[in-house]
Amino acid sequence: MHEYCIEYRSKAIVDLDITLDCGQSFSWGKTPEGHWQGWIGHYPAQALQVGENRLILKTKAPEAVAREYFQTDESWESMIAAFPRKDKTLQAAMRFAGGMVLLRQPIWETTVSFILSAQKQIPHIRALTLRLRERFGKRLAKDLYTFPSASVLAKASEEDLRACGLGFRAKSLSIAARQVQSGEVSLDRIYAMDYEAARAELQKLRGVGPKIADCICLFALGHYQAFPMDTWMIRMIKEVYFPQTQTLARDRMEQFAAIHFGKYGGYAQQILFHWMRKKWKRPFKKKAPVPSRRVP
DNA sequence: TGGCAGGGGTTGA
DNA sequence: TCAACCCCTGCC
Repeated sequence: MHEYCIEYRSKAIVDLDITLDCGQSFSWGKTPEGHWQGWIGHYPAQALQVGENRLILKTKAPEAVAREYFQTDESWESMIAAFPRKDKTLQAAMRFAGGMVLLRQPIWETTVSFILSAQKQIPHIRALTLRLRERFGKRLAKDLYTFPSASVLAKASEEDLRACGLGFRAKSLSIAARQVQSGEVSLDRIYAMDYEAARAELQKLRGVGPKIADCICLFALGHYQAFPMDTWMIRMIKEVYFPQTQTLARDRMEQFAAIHFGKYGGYAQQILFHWMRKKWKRPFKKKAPVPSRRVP
């Protein structure tokens, strides 16, 4: 296990807590001692922030791998400079979560995690990925299991996956794993694609629609223009940017986000998302009660 | 304490 | 466009 320090080149103030807790990754948790424990690819790691923009890592991951994962050489300041200047909502979010950076995570782990994220909250997604590791990963040490590969998950039965508490997501994950394992969808090839092509290719996977494809583009491939249009963003765009508009089509919102937030819109999206989750606990008008869909 | 609503979405009709 | 999918959490 090595211990070394890495420093962000183009960001004066980084916030590791926000970076690892904002919902882009589900493989990190904070220990009672206050350091982060998680994974840099298939290397277990501990991370602790020191000063304003340095991290101390304890891990077997080579330094170059860790720098790539934490994106220490990315031009964060110039991305922020390209954000819309007059957007007061984004400015408020920046004051709260501007220390966030985006990680560059392994594509398969990211794909699986976000297939599991449908209709789930962050702590629950964490619990599900942990169960997948424990059930299908390789045991490195006590309580340390690698993330299971596509070929391992492709061999698992849907029932086995369901037993991990995946619910209806088990079928999606089972099919998606087989699509990757068989080469029907090649994740390696997606690395070489531009944003539009990668987004389209990812949506060939079962359980991956436009939102999850954008998450994978943003958190695994570094396509910063990918703007995951989740329910929080839909509500925010309607309330903040189109308060007078009664009905707003999804296409129109995507168009607006692409133009307004620009080529680093995905970075802005994640900052807005985290700010909304933490600060706008009940920000929206309560929906009118709807009759339960459950059959008695 | 128990019941119910709702959750970072996708699919298929 | 909308119901269905599974299960957990938070609220009343």
